[in-house]
Amino acid sequence: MIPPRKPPTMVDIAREMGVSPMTVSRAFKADSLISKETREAVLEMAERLGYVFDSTAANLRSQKSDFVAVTIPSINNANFADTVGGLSDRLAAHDLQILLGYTNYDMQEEERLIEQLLRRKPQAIVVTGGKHTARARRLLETVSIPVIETWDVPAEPIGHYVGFSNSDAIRQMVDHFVAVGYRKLAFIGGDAGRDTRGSERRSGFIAALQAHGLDDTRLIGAGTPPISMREGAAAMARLLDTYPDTEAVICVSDLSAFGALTECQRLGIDVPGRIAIGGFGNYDLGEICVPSLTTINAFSRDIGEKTAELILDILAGEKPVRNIQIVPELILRQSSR
Amino acid sequence: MIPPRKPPTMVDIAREMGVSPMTVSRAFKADSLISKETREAVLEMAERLGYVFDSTAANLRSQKSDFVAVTIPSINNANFADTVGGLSDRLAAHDLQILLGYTNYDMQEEERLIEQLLRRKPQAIVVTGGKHTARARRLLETVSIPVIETWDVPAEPIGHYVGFSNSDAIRQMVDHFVAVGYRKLAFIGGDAGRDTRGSERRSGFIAALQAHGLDDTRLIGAGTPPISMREGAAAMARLLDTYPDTEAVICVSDLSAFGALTECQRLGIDVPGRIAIGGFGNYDLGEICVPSLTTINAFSRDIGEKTAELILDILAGEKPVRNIQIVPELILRQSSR
DNA sequence: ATGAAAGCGCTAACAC
DNA sequence: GTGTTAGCGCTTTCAT
Repeated sequence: MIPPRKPPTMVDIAREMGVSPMTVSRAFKADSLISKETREAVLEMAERLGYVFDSTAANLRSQKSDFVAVTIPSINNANFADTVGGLSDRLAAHDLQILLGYTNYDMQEEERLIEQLLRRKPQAIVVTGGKHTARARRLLETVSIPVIETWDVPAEPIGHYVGFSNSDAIRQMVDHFVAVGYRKLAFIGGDAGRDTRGSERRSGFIAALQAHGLDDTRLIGAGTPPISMREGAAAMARLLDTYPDTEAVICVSDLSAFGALTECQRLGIDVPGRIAIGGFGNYDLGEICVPSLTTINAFSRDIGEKTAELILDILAGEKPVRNIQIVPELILRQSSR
Repeated sequence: MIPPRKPPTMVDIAREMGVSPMTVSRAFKADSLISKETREAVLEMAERLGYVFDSTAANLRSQKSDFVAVTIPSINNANFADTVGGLSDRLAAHDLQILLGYTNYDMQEEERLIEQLLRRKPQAIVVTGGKHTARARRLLETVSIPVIETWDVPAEPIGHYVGFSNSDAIRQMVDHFVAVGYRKLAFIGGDAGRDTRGSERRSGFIAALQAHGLDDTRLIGAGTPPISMREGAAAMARLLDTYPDTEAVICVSDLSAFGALTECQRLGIDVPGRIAIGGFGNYDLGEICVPSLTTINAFSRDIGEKTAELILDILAGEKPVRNIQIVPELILRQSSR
């Protein structure tokens, strides 16, 4: 039985090869002054000794990490996953690693998470949404790295933002529904204050209906986020019960919209014949289901990619655009006129 | 304009308060010998100076991080997201932070990622699946931290595993389908070698059919992973074209199964009347769609939670069970007898 | 309950 | 192209 040995360090490699630790260090850094042969010999020896580079030590000494911190409400949501995917792919090319945390749609949890993530001294921090606890806001304002809020147009941006107005997006759909003749419109979801994007969609719905002088009281709650398909189905059942003459319903997301659709299928209610359904987020699901779902494309992946590019620009010392406004797109499909 | 200042360190707090840096350090550590008043005073001063604890320095000095490294094939997959969620929730309670990377179903990428993650000196590393490149395997064998392979029962486990046999799981479904009278069975997906779990499901399907002495040639490819709903739909179209008398089809996941179902809906083909469909993974989608999907529950979240507990046991110095075998469960729903 | 000294593994800064 | 020196911010260890 071999006794457990201390893992090798750069000093061990240097001693073994009769060079200085500095030379070993240079061999591991991409664009440093070192001869090709020396570098290859060092890397070979490193592999032979089972050496693993220590990022912790490197980060401490150079006083910069290769982390970008990111918080999202939920890991299990295709929209946010797309944003993280876009971010991650673009940043990986520059050897930046995502440090991901999820808030479970809870601002207290977000505060805790932001504090924890900042302890790693990330190069930048990306948060979802433009509403935070007072302390979280203070932490983000104080920190000396780029702060990017996403998926929203914050009332008072902390640093940069890459997002869109959730209420404007919903208005697009309401305007279309009214234009094609629907008059009795309902909204499912957005009742829990925790999900600020959901709440904004709901209030955008109300404002849009008021602008058209239509009834804005057909609001069905769906419970605490994340709103599942099942909760969408339950909400649809309640809607049909409470306001049976509703002509079109807009749901807080495609997931709840699909749940609502399945409820209609179970009850034998024709969509869009008897009631039209609109969703939000352009999930894969809504494109393939039968009937397919009218929805709003918020370009989740673009949000991530553009955020990454903004970060890279800032880190490269370029004077970037301060904010990036995404323009959501209404996609008409079979679930509505 | 205030010139950019260096962020405060523990030394700054100590100087400001007339105590030693060690006292400040103790104030930030949970169970250390320090009076309640001193701790509170220190924390208050820290908040006042805008101090942020430096985990990098702490990790370097104490030679242990609070990271657990995790690789999954894709961030945008509800099953893996559930596993990560289970892991993360259990580990967060012990102040361990997940360091997540995704491989995009590519073993080369997995190798690159494992190397990068190990540089952070995590406390443990969790990988998805039991097949790796030779070098990745060597890295994992050499490293002196717990290694846990998940979602599989590896032929030669590196360290521990928390998983199930994908082929056994599929056999359960085949056996049931044969028992209720289906004789002409097909399989969609699992053709790309990249997704080893998919391949195992496919070969498990073939083996099970051979055991029953039935035709095992009805195999429809679905392209490179991740297999989308859309690819499931396209595969179903090809299946109906190539083997129109097929009585039941098993899909590599619920997502492709749902795609296949929608294709039948578009073509006016009765499910399960004319053809039965089975999926894999017990996604929310399959429970709520109409007809709901017969599937296999692999307990994704349990895999994460049990992996977390295994890690915590090992780190606590307990002699844990080496491996945890998950027993997948066949769930019968409306899409089949 | 608090303090002093040393050093984790690496790299910035400077020398040659 | 390579070497020397010092130190990043914290915590281990030992002392009081």
